Amino acid sequence: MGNAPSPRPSLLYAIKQVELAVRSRMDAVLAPSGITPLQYTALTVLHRRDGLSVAQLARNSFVTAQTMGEMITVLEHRGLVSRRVDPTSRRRTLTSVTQAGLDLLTEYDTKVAELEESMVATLTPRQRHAFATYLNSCRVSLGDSPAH
Amino acid sequence: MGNAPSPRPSLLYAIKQVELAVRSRMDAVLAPSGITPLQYTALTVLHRRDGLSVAQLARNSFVTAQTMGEMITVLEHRGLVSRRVDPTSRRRTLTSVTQAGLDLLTEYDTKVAELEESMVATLTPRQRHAFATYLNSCRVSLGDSPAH
DNA sequence: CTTATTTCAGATGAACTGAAATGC
DNA sequence: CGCATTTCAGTTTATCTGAAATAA
Repeated sequence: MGNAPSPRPSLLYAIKQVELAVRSRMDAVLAPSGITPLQYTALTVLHRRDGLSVAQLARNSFVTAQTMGEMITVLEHRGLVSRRVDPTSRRRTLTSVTQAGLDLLTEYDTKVAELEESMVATLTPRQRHAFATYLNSCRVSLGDSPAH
Repeated sequence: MGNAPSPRPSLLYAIKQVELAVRSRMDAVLAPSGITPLQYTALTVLHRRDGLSVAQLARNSFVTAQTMGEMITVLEHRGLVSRRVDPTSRRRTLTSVTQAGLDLLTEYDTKVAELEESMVATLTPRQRHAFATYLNSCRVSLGDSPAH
């Protein structure tokens, strides 16, 4: 100790910077749809894993169940998701993407894919694959599955 | 059209998930210091690039000058940064990390480095280097130009 | 009884927009 | 005059904590 902090163009900082830039671009891409990047993400998660409960979605996104509940209510009022009682546990409500929600995802999927493409434009397919692998191993190492 | 959106374990989503996990861990690491991850980042940026103005810092972090101004005021009141008038342009004020701020950075640098280490624990040195390179090329391709 | 899920209510903080003052 | 920077003021929005109801 006594050492000055290391110069930090650190990986943590780099990740934050990329995420900030991505969010900024996503805001612009999604602006015409009237939903936020966070809501869009919730929709895509529901599309991949149909029938999640609000509590499960909340844990996936590092927010409280109350916060996610509000977000889902907004999406429900816009007709993008629907909810039904879980037959196996009548306390929880299962959420699904509606046809309108699917239409929205279909409409914006291309634009979001283009954004992703522009982000990794200078990387080869092999590098892109390695990049995805690294990101995933970071997620796992950081102890995925938040809040239990 | 008519196509359902592609299944999206996308790079954009992976980046967001890693960033969420990092922020959650950073909150825990920095809690005893009383400063937020965002404030800590501002400190590290100032340490690397001494004498930036509030407006420059704001552009670096994708926030408005007003927002960054408030954050710097908080850090100043805690004695972690100091400000002085730019001799070449008496309108702007240059910000520097104080000795107390440097002490704080020194104290937490180790803990933050350990967090980063745990994140990439499963990657080889070569892979870590490639990872950093990919992140940087993403940042460049997304066309941010943090702080001039 | 304990735990999980959902929801209502209120509090808080972090960001924004608008506007003004200052300097180049 | 136009533009950048800083700061004051007010507002909005997203999140939280706390508490209650319901169900397993």
